[in-house]
Amino acid sequence: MTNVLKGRFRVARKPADQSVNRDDIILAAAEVLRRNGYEAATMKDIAAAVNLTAASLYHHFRNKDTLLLAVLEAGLEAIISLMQPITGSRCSSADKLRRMIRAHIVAVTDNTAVGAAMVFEIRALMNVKAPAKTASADDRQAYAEFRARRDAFFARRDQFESLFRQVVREGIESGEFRPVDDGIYTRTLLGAQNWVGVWYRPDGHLSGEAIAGRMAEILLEGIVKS
Amino acid sequence: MTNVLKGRFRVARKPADQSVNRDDIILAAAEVLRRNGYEAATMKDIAAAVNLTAASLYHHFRNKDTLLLAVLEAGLEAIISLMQPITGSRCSSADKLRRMIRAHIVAVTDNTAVGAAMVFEIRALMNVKAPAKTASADDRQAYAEFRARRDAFFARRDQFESLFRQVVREGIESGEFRPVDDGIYTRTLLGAQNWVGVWYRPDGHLSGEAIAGRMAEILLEGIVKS
Amino acid sequence: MTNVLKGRFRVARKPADQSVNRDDIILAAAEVLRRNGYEAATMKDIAAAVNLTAASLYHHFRNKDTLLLAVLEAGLEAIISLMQPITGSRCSSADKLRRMIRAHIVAVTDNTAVGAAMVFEIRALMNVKAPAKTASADDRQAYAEFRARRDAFFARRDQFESLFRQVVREGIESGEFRPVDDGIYTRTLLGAQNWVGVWYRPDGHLSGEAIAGRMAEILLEGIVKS
Amino acid sequence: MTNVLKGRFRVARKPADQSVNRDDIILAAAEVLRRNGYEAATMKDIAAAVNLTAASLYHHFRNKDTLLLAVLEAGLEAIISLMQPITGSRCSSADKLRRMIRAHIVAVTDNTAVGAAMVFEIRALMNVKAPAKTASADDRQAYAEFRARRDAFFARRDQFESLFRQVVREGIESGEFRPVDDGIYTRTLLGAQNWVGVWYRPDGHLSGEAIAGRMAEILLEGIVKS
DNA sequence: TATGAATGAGGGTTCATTCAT
DNA sequence: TATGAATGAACCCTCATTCAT
Repeated sequence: MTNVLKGRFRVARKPADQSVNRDDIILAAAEVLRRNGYEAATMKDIAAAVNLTAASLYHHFRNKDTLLLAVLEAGLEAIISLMQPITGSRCSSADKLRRMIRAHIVAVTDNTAVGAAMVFEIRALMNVKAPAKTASADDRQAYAEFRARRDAFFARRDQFESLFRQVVREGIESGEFRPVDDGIYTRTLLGAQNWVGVWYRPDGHLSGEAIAGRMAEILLEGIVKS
Repeated sequence: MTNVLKGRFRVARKPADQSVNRDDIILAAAEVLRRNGYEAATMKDIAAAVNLTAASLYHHFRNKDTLLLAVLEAGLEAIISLMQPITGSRCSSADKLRRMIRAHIVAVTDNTAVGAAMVFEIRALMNVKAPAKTASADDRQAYAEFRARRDAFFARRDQFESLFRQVVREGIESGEFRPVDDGIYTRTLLGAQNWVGVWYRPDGHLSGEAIAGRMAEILLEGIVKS
Repeated sequence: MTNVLKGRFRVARKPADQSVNRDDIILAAAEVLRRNGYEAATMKDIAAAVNLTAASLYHHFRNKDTLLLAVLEAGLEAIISLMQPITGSRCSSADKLRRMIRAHIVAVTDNTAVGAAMVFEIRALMNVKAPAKTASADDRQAYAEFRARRDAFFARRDQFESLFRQVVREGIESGEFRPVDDGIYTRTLLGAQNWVGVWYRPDGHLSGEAIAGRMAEILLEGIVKS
Repeated sequence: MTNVLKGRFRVARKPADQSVNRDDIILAAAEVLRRNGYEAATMKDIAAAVNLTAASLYHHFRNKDTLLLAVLEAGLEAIISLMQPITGSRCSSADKLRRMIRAHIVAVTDNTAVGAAMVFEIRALMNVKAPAKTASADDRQAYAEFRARRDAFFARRDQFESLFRQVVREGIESGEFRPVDDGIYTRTLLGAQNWVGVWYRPDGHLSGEAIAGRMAEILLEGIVKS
């Protein structure tokens, strides 16, 4: 699994004269996806973003679908890896939740491209079509692999969302939180946090950290006993 | 302005033998957009959803872009029209806000297609390409109209979001609400509410009303003084 | 500037197994244009004439308009290059004019396709509209270039016609020719010469050279003092 | 046979409030054809020129091909009718020819639309395709009629050209003209005359009459014994 | 690895034509 | 006669993908 995006998946733009690798392409693709969306983004666009031709991309990724999956996988793993130290720590549920919310939001504001992809391109990933029955055995094999990876991705995404839900449940059980509907509450969190990627502008008057702090406070207020 | 979608824009599927009109197409298009996204949705798909051929769509809408705009306009106006009786009423800020949140969420769960379009297809609308300066006078005229309508749409959307923000501000000023960052709080609301359109399933175990109630409670808790 | 068509732009059909280039396409396109006219000619037709698919043409020409322009440019340059040695020579105006007329007519009969294009497709070139949507700054740039090239083409065509008119004027001034209206006379020439491309059949009983000789004689008789 | 175009086929624009008839459409169509060419001209364009919708044209003409044929027929008959009084008169071959040339040129400058159609749209007429084998018997019947009319048109056009050729031959036989190649000379005439329709501008500094006079003089000088 | 050339598969759009009103 | 709505057939063009170099 690639690890370009670890540490809040911060982007380090490559100098143009170096040879590109998988991770460069993933980052560039995320940016193109953010601007145009998966369907409107062309392989040529993505290739141009790393000074390649479209044909060259196929040395790194089997096809466009796989590249999309790679972008999403990288993004998801990066966020999950930010969560693990928090969920594994020993502190109050409120503290855990606050840190998770902040981590998520900061990750999104740090790399809006990947954040947006995680929100907007999931549908494209779901809609990837099976190859025609007349396709080569090779293609069908590749699609089987793709599906397996995609299923794994969705499972992993559910795990990610469960991380929040677990903490919420724990807090409720321990009496630290009010007994809200944990499913609804978790989705409230995720919606608010994902949405940041839609409206956040790097040149806005609030930093990602500032936004994260304020939003975490608001969201926690909705559940923490006063 | 079309008014198909008034009253929580509930969909009434047309019998196949009746002649279709603009509004039928808009509703069908919204559904296709929800499934595939604007770029992946084809005119043929949309046409098939109202038992027409792609060519026939062009009797009702000048092109695909205009159809997208029409879908979004209809959706936005429908939601706004739900808000107006609430914002105009005389009750506490908390009551107003609660009713607005609920109305929005119920609108989204009532017509997930339009709700999703409002979230996911805004980017497609922004990315619509301009015709060349030297295109036929007719084309230029049409595009000028499109742009004007698009600008109006975005202005109207900002107005919609302001409705929430206004209530939040009023509540803070009157001391009814805690003094949170009203911009952040409003976006928290909108994110959570919009997100409902992404995860809500009509066959889930919670009705739209139930979701609306629980989520409104959570979100209000984040701001109302206890 | 391409030079396929130099020397009376004679056509040499390419063997099917060689890779095609720009010039092959231009010649094939001219032939298709002669048969069908620009509007009726399809990219598929043109592509088939060089054993390609329509899509492949787009590796060589940005679009159909540009291909048309390339055909006309090549044809015009070929004829002009035939004129230059004549206009630059030192002989009587009558001799010059006779040689120019003959050269033009022989060029037309040698390659009726290009000759016909120069007569019939000018209107299509004038009517080229900007693409309805300029997808990018790139597209607008491309169209600007097209327009510049088209303008240059028309200027060059006017130059070509002026070559005849100059000789006519010189002959009149020197007293070698009768004092006719030089504009009308020049257009009489050009009309008669261009028209050859319309009625000439390679399998007719007169060769291009024979036609050229007779027509030149007739036309000169209309102006040379006896 | 329609006779709208008699007398140099001069156009009389219809006031917009009167009901249109076949002849109005023919004239309007000629104008649209001149601007765009047959393939690029749409039935809608033509209809709009007479304040109709495309569908309405089909009450007057079976299809686009037939309309084209009607335009050309009308134009041809109008010119031929101008020639007959001349060819039937008793005067010298030179006088006859001069009057014919002038009549033709003035006809062209009087109605450039029809003149241009006669030059540029003949190819379109030739290329009209037979209906598919699967077409209705009705369609096949209509096509048979079309073909018969088209053949008659071409025969008639050849007759028209023969009118000139006859006079040329008579003049040569009588010794009034020099013994030039009558085929080449006739085509020289026709080319020069037809070409007028291409370059003539109603707002130019020479009237049609003036052009006709000068060009006739030049062309006659090429054949009349001095 | 990288790419230029080639292509099959569409997609948006136009258009001639039909038909019910 | 006139027309709005509908449609099949094409057409231009794009694009993901392949392959020889």
